Amino acid sequence: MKEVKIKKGQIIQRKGDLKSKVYQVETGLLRSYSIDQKGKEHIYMFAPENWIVADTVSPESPCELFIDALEDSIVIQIEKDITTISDNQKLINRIEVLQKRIIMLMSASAIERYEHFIQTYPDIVQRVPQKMIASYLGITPQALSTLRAEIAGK
Amino acid sequence: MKEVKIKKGQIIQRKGDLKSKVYQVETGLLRSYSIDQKGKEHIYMFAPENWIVADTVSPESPCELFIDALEDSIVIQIEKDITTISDNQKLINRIEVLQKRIIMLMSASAIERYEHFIQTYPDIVQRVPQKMIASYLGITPQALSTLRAEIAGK
DNA sequence: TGTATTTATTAATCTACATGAATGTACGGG
DNA sequence: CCCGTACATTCATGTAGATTAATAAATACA
Repeated sequence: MKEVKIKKGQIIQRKGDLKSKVYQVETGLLRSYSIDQKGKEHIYMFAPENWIVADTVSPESPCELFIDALEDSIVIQIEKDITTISDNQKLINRIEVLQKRIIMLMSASAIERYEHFIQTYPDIVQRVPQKMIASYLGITPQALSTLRAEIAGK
Repeated sequence: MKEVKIKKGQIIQRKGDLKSKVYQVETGLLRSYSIDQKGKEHIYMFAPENWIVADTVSPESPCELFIDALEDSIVIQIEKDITTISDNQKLINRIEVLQKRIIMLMSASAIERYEHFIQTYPDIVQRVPQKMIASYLGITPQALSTLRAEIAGK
């Protein structure tokens, strides 16, 4: 459990790594993402101040996600095996976010997902390039650009 | 914390209900699902024996999901506010499942998601109608039918 | 400060999957 | 045992969003 500085662009976890850790973001902005067979990135989650980033896989199995910094950041690094993840209110909050995300992915159009995103994370919209928002929403940057033009021109 | 019998088809929680509970499935099979603006159902999760079904929204806010029984079932009903949800290993397992589900929804085709589903939940495939699997995968029953024909005929 | 590289926009085409409709099949209750 | 309803399949058509490509704009950085 120690504080670590991470430079923008620096990757702190890769798919396949063992003993992945939990990171509590103090300042800055991280993201976790997967890369599919075609080499395409899919952002799983943004983690600004006070969020936690972690790859939740069973301990000792290789991790699924990459994690890197979108801004210079300071994080607290927590070992997973120690049951420091004992704050189950945080876990429940996390589950709530994921539940909402799954429902949105299954039942909402790209426009609806975008509008939900800017309402839910208004600050993040300002801080990351559009292509990353597209990646989070599960669409291409081109589709996001077009969709934004539609919203603006109505 | 008491045992409850639920008949097939019986709805035990509706969207908008307050004080939703946590259900531990003893025998049988439940599902949780959302209904979108167009009235379309989207299955969020199946819950066979030993699984937990719950709508994880912050306590006292109205819930998002419907829960009903796909088979006659026996469940243990747990009040949420009591911090009986203290088993955080279960919460972490749940997060793991959700993480995988999000990544699949974002990066895999319908065929890939179906193949992943039958590998991961081989027993559930036998126990529910296809249209429910389609709903879980985020596709229509017609699309699932076509896709199965493709897989069979190759 | 100028040049290179990433990012955003726009448009044309393509494709996975949705929608709607018709037909067949299985199931469950009287 | 029969009938009605739910479920599965197939096909024709529609559409959201992907892909490719070309250009413009913003950013980094030497």
